[in-house]
Amino acid sequence: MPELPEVETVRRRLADRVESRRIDAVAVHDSRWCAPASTASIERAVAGRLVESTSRRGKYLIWNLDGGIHLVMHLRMTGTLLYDPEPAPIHGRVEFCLSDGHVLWFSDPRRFGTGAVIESSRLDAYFAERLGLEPFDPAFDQEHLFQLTRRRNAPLKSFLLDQRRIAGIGNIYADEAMFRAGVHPLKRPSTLTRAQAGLLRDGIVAALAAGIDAGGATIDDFRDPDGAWGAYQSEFLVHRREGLPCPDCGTAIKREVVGGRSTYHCPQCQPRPRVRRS
DNA sequence: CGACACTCCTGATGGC
DNA sequence: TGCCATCAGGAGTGTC
Repeated sequence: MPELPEVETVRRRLADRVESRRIDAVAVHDSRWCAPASTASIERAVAGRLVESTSRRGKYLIWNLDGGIHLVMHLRMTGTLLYDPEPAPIHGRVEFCLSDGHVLWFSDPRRFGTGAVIESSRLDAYFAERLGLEPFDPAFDQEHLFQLTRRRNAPLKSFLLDQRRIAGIGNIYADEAMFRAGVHPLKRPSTLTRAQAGLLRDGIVAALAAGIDAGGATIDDFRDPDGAWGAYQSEFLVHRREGLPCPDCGTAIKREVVGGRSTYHCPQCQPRPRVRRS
């Protein structure tokens, strides 16, 4: 499942291959991809544009096109961007023909992935209503996270997955960050001390940075634009490691469902909160 | 506003 | 071997 490190990996591996190219043609083969906008309106808006640069915000991948418009894509669960795939992908949803003759496919078996054309004047507002601070923003510090957690009483795991508070964390990196910080997924955010908020901030940044360094994590679907797997799944400390020894203390990692999401933690290193007020 | 249930979707998985 | 029910989960929407 692409999270911030996976989306950043896609962006980096694609940047040199799409920047300064023109999108000669685009064909949206699945109307869900851009709904409620029509496929025709997307094709009309994007075709003929130059990709001036690429960027990322949270888990959104952005192509900044000439004429002041932005193609904002989200891979969701199973989306991939594939460069010159052979043969054409079974689940190809969108096809981009670049001016240098190469072809890029947005492939997505589960069809959760999306794309939208946003004008420059609306871009900041588009993200502002969906996303909190970038974890690598210098402003994302101990105090910022501490303040975010005040009066938040849903499980910490759910808090970390809320993109409007912090952008880019998904199921994998939430578990990894909480382990690094030594805090339990069921802990109420409002009960974090300033020191714990600092540890959690550091854990988030370290886990995401390690994920980017490894080229992302492949659990079942994630591929980079060349179809290659990420490597970070082999470096998970707790995620998807039920029953395996904690890397710090050897205690068996536990899995439980929190907020409807599979959640992994070390029962020794991440002490369970005393009581959960209802 | 916060918290949470529900929805989308389909390949993979497990039971019989 | 085959069929069917269940599961996974990011983000948007709706409800209380």
